[in-house]
Amino acid sequence: MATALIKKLEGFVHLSAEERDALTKAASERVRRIRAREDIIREGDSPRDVNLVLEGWACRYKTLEDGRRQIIAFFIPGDMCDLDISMLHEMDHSIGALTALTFAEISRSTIDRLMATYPRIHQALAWQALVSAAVQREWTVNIGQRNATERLAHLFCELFLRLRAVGRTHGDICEMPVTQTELAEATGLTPVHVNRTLQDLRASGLIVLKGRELRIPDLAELQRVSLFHPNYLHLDHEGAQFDANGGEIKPVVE
Amino acid sequence: MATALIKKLEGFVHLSAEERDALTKAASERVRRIRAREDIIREGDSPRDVNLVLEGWACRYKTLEDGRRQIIAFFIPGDMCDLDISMLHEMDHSIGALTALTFAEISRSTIDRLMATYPRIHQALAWQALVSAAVQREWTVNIGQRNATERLAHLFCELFLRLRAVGRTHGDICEMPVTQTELAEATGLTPVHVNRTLQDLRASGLIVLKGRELRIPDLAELQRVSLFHPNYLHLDHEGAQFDANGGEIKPVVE
DNA sequence: CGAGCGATTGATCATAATCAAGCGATGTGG
DNA sequence: CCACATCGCTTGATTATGATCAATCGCTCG
Repeated sequence: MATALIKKLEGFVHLSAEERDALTKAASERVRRIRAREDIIREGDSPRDVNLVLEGWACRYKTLEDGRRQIIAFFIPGDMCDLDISMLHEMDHSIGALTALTFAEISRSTIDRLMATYPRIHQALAWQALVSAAVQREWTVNIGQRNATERLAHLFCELFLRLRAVGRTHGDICEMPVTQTELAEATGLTPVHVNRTLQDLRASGLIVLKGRELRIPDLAELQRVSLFHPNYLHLDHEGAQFDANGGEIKPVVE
Repeated sequence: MATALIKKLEGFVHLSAEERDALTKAASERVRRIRAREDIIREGDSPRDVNLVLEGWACRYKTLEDGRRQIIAFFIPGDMCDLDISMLHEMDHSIGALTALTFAEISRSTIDRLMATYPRIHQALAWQALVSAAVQREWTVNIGQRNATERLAHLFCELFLRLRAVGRTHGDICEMPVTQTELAEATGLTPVHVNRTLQDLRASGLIVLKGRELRIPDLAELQRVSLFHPNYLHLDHEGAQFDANGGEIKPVVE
C-alpha cells in the first residue's frame, strides 16, 4: 500500500483515482521486508531500483574509514530513496533500516512509465525530489549553525511535520523509533550529549519523549526555540495549478 | 562563454559540436555582472531563471533570524544554480556573489528546449544535478563528523578537484578567492578558529594559502588527513555510454 | 540467569567559541 | 598627499559547549 506516498503527493497536487491506482500498483510490484539495521543498499554498490518506504523508518548514511558515521537523512513511510540515482554507476552512500522495514522496490522502467503516462505524477515526484534536496540543505544549516538543543528540537519539528504530511501523527503525538545513538549520528553530537540535551528539552516541557513516542505539547514554541521555519518543506499545496480537479495543466518541465 | 560548463559536462559525456554550440548560445542570451556580496536571488523571492556561473564564485546560503549564516554550497565557473527549482513557489535560501561575478541567466524555456532537443545535454545536466546533491550530502558529513582541520582540508580537496574539472587549476595551484570568514560560514566554525586551523595546515605543509591562491603540494596527503574520497564527485566519465562519438544512446530517463 | 542493548550518570578533558585588541594593506576624501 | 576608515587577518586570554572515558541501571530476550 502506497497510502503514505499518495497522501504526501496530494499535499502538492490532487491526483485522480486512476493515478492513485497506478501508484498503488507500482508500489505492490515487489514488496520486501527487512529487519532493523539491515541495509537496503551499500556505498560502492551499483544502484538498482527505486525504493519506497511503506512501513518503518530507514536512513541514508555515510561512514568514514575510522568508523564515524553520519546519518544524512531519515526516511519515513512515503519517502522514496533516490528517484534518479540510477544514473550514477556507484552509490556514494548507504541506505539502511532503522526499524523493521517494509518497502517497495520499484523498477526503473516502472517509474519511467508512470511518469510518462501521468504528467501530474511526474510533477509530484519531481517536487518531492526538490523538497528532499531542501531538507538536505537545512540539515547542513542545522549541524553547522545550531547548538545541541536547537539541533534536536529542529529535527523533531521537521520529523513531526513530515509525519503529519503522511498522516502519521495523532494530535501532538508522533512515533520516534530511533535510538539516542541514531539521533546523535544524525545531529553530529555524541550519544551522551544527546541524552543530556533531551533531558533539558524534557525538563523545559518542550517535548515528552518516551519509548518510541514523541509528544510536542507546544509545536510553535518548539519551533521558536529551534529557529525552525517550515518553508523549506514546501508543504503549502504549491502544485494546485496541476490539480486533477480542474486547473490548467502546465507542460512537464522536469 | 560556457567553456567551464562544457568542459565539466564533457567529463561525463562527449558532446557534439552542435551541442556545444547550443550550450554556448544559451549561455550568451543574457549575461549579467554583479559585484561581490550582491545577491542573485534571496530567500522568499520566487525563482526565475537558471543561473550559470561564467566567471567568479558565488554561494548558496541561509540566514537564521539572529544573524547566523551558513554557506550551503560554493558555485564556481560552470556551476548552475538550481536547474529545476522553478517548480517551487518560493526560494528557501539565497544565492549571492562571493567575488565579482559574471553569470548567464538562462530562461526556463531555453533550458527546456535545450534538454528536449539534445538528450545528451539533458543527461549531462541531470548528472550534474545528482552530483550537486551528492556534494550537499558530503557537506553534511563534513560538518557533522570531521574536526576543524579535517573540515577545511576536505573542503580544499573538493574545491580543487571541482576546479580542475573545469580547467581552473595550474598544476597544484588553484584560486581560492574566499575570506576566512566565508570559510568559517561554510564549515560551521568561527573565523578565529578557521584562522588558527589554517595556520596549522600551513605549518604542516599541507597547504600553501596566500592571497587568493591555494597550492596543494601533496593532494594525496591532504586527502588522507581529511578522510577525503572523491567518489561522491562522480568524476569518472560515467556517461561514456551516451557519447556523441559512437556508443548507444540510452533513452533519457531523467 | 546471563547477555546485550539502550539509557543514564559522573568526572574530566579538549575542541572550538567568545571577547577583545592590534596589525597591515587598501582605498577614499579632504 | 596625508588622515582616516575599512577590511581581512592575526594574536592572546578566557570560557563554554560538547567530547571522552567509564561505570551503572533497567529492560528484554534467548
